[in-house]
Amino acid sequence: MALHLEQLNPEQLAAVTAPDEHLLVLAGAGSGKTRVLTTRIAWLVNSGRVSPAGVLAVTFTNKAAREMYVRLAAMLAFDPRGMWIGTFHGLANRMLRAHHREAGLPREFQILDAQDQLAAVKRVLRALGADPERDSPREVQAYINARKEEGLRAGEIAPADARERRWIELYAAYDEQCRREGVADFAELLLASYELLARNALLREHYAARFRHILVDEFQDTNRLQYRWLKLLASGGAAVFAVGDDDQSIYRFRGAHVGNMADFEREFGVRRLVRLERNYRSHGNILAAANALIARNRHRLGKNLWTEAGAGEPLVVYEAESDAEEAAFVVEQAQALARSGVPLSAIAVLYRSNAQSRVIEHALFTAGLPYRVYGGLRFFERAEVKHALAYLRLLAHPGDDAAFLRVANFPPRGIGARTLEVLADAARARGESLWQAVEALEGRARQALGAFRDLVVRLRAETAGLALAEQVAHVIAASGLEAHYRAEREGAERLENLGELVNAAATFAAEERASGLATGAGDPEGEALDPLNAFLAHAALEAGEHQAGEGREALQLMTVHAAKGLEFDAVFLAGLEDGLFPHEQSLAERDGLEEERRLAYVAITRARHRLYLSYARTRMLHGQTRYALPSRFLDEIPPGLVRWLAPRRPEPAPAARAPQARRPARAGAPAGGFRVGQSVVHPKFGAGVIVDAEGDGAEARVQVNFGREGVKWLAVAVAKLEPA
DNA sequence: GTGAGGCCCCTTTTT
DNA sequence: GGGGCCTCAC
Repeated sequence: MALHLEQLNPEQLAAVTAPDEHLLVLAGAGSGKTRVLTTRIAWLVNSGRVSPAGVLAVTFTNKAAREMYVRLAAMLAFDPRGMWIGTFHGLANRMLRAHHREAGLPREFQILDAQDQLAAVKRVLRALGADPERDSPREVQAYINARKEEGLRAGEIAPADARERRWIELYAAYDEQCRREGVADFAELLLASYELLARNALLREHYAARFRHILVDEFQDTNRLQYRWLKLLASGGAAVFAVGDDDQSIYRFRGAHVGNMADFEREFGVRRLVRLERNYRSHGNILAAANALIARNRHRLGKNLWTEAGAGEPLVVYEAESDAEEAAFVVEQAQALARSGVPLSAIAVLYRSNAQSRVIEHALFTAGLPYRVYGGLRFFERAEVKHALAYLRLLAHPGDDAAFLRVANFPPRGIGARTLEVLADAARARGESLWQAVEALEGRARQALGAFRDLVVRLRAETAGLALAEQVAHVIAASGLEAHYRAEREGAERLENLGELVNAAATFAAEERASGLATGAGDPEGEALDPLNAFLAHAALEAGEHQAGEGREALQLMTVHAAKGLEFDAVFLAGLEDGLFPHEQSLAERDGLEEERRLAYVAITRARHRLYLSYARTRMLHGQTRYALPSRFLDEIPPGLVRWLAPRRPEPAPAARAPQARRPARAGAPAGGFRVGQSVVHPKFGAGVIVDAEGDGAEARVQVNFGREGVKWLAVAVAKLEPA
């Protein structure tokens, strides 16, 4: 089959045909990383260096895994099914299903997504009588996940203070609850899989002997546990091929540990390092801007992208008066691009935080320009879908308390919070699941809960033997969900989503018949999972996959985080204001600014031909008008690469723009000659913008945002402030 | 037990 | 400004 090695550049070729030893590939943005990864696998297999079963390739997203699979299928003479290709979580899940007994899990253990996990944490807090004011469920959830991602169980942590002592207790109780209910959260998949390998020498040796080549994508995003997991799997002498870009490490807040790259070099004794620095994506000006920006970061492995493409257009910078005007600018320019023949789907609007999309969406909607927002609530996370899944989970495993609680009273059937509390107490006292504990109750509670249980039993009987999609459809109808949403005034969309869930089940079943991947049918290890349980696992692991309107011709809106790995002909990067991007909360963190800069680097390198950078002098944030300075990152881009679209305009007349301060100085009475919104210069703090004012005459004080110098209150009579 | 209004928070979030 | 969550009144 065609690998087209002759089309690779020398560095790519060196990586693809490297000998069987550990290798670190520093792959810059747009340097053909995925191609190298897949060609490497195909080359290894085709040249007989490894059998398909000896390959383990791991990514972070299902999308990346699927793309690798598809590309491999095109390069290989056979179906790549026998290889272990997937996400960390997907592969950990696969291993746990195959060895569930050794891992101490039921074969049909359910996977908790972040929402389910939060609900589970809340139940633990309640059961232990913890005060959610003092220990917020979200914080406890984050704490548990962070510890799991460090590979630590509750018993292995030394508390730093009283608060952590409480959290460790909650962690232990949470894990206990999960084990009792037969469920596993995302981090648990990895940790349990890691522990399985660490403790079970036989299994470890089996897998370590099996995998001869381990390939890891986006290595800079691995956390400590994932690193250790890989290390165990490689303990049998496998060659680890790690591809990453330290400059694109933007998930530290989720536990990603860039240090893994350096650790890998050291601990694995890596002798070869390949740098992919030739960029095939962007025009020269865009790359030069990206290079100049990222060069300001101190902790780098070092890399400079270059291209043979021309310089292209200069970057366009636009200063908008307000967020609304910035949105209007984006719409206008996007329309112009569309007229000149750029497909809408090749244009992206990127922003730092999700809240920024609203004003842009509003402008796009008004202009009648089709757009699509990525992120937000994903298909399998929608309430109605989760309700339907909860019924299905109860069919598969009645001991699933989380599912029980979610739908016992949905649609409403007279089982209130009080009743469920009584049931929970009974279950705890008897050491049983909620389902079992119904027996222990009496009177009205017993009757209502009994009726619910009968419903589930009936559903199970009625769906036995049906095809997966029919099972799903029947449960939606007979559970009362359908009737409930039909009666609801705004239930139409929810009904549509439930219909879509049936489609998703049908699609899943069809793909599963073809590949046998999710049920493990194609795998010699372990027993196969039934279609319903496989579908439930799929729903948890690939929550975002099922998005409506995927390939539609529409402008693409997303956060910079969500854009990683993607590319567009034209990119708008909106909201380049100090405090927003870089985000003010990042500045307090150690090396927070560097991570923000990497984020900006990721944003810039998404663009192929055109890049528009914009910021707004005023922005509605949390219901208040905020005044901001341009992002410091704009200053870090060499001026020669940039064209200011509407040159920084002179101060508009005050009347034209009467900005609303939180506590406006008395109307028409500027504080000591200064106005809110005005640009000023201070001899020590430099340029700033007045964001608030109070008093007048000799008492007048103004609050000035000096960007990186901070926000300060100054007495006008004393401070040497001058209009900019 | 259920639904409506008030209160609080508010970066990013591949799985 | 707005969504999720909780409390309070029926």
